[in-house]
Amino acid sequence: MRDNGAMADMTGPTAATAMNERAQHLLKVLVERYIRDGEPVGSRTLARDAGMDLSPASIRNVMADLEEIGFIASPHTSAGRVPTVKGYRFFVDTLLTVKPLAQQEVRLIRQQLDVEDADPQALLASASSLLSAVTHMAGVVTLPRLEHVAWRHIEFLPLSDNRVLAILVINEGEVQNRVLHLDHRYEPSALQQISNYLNAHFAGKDIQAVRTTLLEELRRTRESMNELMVAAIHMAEKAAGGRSRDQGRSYMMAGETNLMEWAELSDVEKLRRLFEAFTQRREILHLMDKCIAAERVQIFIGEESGYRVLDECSVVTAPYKVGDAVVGVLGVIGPTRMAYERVIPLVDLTARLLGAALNPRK
Amino acid sequence: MRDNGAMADMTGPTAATAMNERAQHLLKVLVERYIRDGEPVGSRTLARDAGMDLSPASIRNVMADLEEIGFIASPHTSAGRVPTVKGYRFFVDTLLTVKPLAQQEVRLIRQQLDVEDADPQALLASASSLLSAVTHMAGVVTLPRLEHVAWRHIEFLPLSDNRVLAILVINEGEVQNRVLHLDHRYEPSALQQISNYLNAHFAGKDIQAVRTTLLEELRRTRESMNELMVAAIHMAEKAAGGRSRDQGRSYMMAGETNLMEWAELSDVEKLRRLFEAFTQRREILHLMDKCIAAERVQIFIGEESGYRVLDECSVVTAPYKVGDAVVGVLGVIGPTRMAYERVIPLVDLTARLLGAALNPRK
DNA sequence: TCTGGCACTCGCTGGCGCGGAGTGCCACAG
DNA sequence: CTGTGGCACTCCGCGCCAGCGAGTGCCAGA
Repeated sequence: MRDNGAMADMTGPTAATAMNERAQHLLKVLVERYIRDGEPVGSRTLARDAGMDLSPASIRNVMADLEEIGFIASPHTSAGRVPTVKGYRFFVDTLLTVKPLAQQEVRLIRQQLDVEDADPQALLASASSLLSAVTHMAGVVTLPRLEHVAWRHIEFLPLSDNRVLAILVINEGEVQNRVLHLDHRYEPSALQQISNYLNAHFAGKDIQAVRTTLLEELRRTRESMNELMVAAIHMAEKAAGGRSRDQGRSYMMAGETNLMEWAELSDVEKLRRLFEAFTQRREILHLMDKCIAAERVQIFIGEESGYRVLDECSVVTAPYKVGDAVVGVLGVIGPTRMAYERVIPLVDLTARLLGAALNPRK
Repeated sequence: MRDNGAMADMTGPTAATAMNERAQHLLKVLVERYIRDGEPVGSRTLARDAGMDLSPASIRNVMADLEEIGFIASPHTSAGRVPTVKGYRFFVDTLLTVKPLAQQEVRLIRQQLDVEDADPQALLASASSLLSAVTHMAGVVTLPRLEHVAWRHIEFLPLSDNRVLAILVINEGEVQNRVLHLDHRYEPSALQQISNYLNAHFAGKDIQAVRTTLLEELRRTRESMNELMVAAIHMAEKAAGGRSRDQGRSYMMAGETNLMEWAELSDVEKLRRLFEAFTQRREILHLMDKCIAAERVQIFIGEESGYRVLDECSVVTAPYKVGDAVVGVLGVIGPTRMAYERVIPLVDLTARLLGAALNPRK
């Protein structure tokens, strides 16, 4: 039916002309079928599955159109059709019927994330392993970013010899600590004095401000007690640098090994590059960071992500909020042939429940 | 020359009868060659490499003996020979000539581990990635175990609402912290009072003892201030459970992806099981724990480890000491075909330097 | 005791033919 | 004009076979 018909349009089918009701339905069935079995879908199979009482020959005509506009492709001449990235995209954007999650899954997720009093680390770990367990793919959760990094409290604890343990509390109960090796021994009272001074002056202040003030102070008073101040500055720097700007943020991942069980990723060299990227973190992190601006679920199919290692993968993400502020992103990484209609609601729900669980006000 | 010779011994060659000077040398050359190239070694190649002016035919006789006593095997009839586990074992135990490390490598390792003032976590991470980088295999370092888990200091810091941050210091500068949600608001002075009390009574005590004393105390006084005490007990439990008994110890691993580049591990299913074991941790940890009793370098070749997933791998470990006490184990995991003569001194040196770097007395 | 020679085994490669799945196109019917 | 049955064609995967190369075991002779 290509262009031997009476149609005046000589340019061949375009998405607009070709994607009538029937073509859409067939594309949908084809994608669903391929996602289920992982094998190229032929016209006979499709005719049976589509349930619209058409012969394989008719189906073939439609398939030829779908191929021409780039929604499906055949690995070789006699091998049925497979969705392309464009095809998946159309499927996800306009054909997808999102299935609600199974009761049992919802219960499982609630149970794991609705924990009273859980510590954030454990929650993030739970979330990522949940995502991986339910989808049989890899789950990933970025560490939440903190908007305001505020100085709260510092404490010096004498250890043996000239060593002192410095404990710096920032924000709502985050703790940094470090053992300092000092030039000489300080009396406990001296340590107390210094921490009193620091706490009195800086409690509640932004940690960057604290840092500059301390440097200023140091320049002015010289010599006196500077060692501990220097240490305080270092810790402040570490705390600020490590947390506030997106520098050095990281993520937790679970279920990477699941990916080895998907036939389409069974090439060792590709797997190596993928896992390399997982441990390198940089690229994955960049991708996740892009999603922090999004409102809801976001999907990258194959090359859409822009990272070569993910060319054969899809990534489904959702930002999670504490209160009203988006603080992190979680998601699932798997082969492009993934059950989007199940993954999307899962990622969505997990993000919402994780956000709720992280909310400190209870 | 099997048993058609003039030898009266009808039982065929045994390790004792067959392993004369020549056979040993040939085995050595064969193993070295196979480790280098990864391909079965034939009699012609071996004759050339051995440098002992023997014809391939003679070599073949010796090889037949070596095969009969189980030191080498052929993958199939016409494919040269490959060392068996037994062969590697003999090679490692009695034939190995350990090469000293290259100057450059030693310098690299020193540079990474001889850091003033580094924090232990970072040192362990350095050590494992060093091991993996130098060997192109996976490096692993167990977290050091602490002999005495002693209560040092507790501090309660009021946060907003009814929340209190509890900070517990154990040993030499290790910090545990937790946010507590309490029934009602405590005055800072009350918090101070409680921490004073706890610190005065328990500083320096073993944390298990603290726990039982606290439980006792709690039963006696009832009701009064029990909330914070309960929290203190919980933290003590967590600190003790997590550290003292080998329960829950863990390890750091680096360079797992290197293993994907070895041809002998290029089966995806095997890789999956291996990586599964790495994330599961249990089996690897058991194996490492066995080595804590050893004095120096220990080697498990193939099935020797006793864990099925490691059947095609060798593990080279060494315990590391802080002061005189062994506190952990580090090592390298790779294919049985690894360059033992380089790995062994590397693991040995790394263990010694890591121990030195972790030593708190400087 | 060593060695050259020889027959043999076995995996690997490439060519060939076949069957099956699936396609594109065409002519014909409603 | 649309849908359908038919048909030739393409291409993959498989089994088969032959040729080769590498390596072996064994034997007879120095």
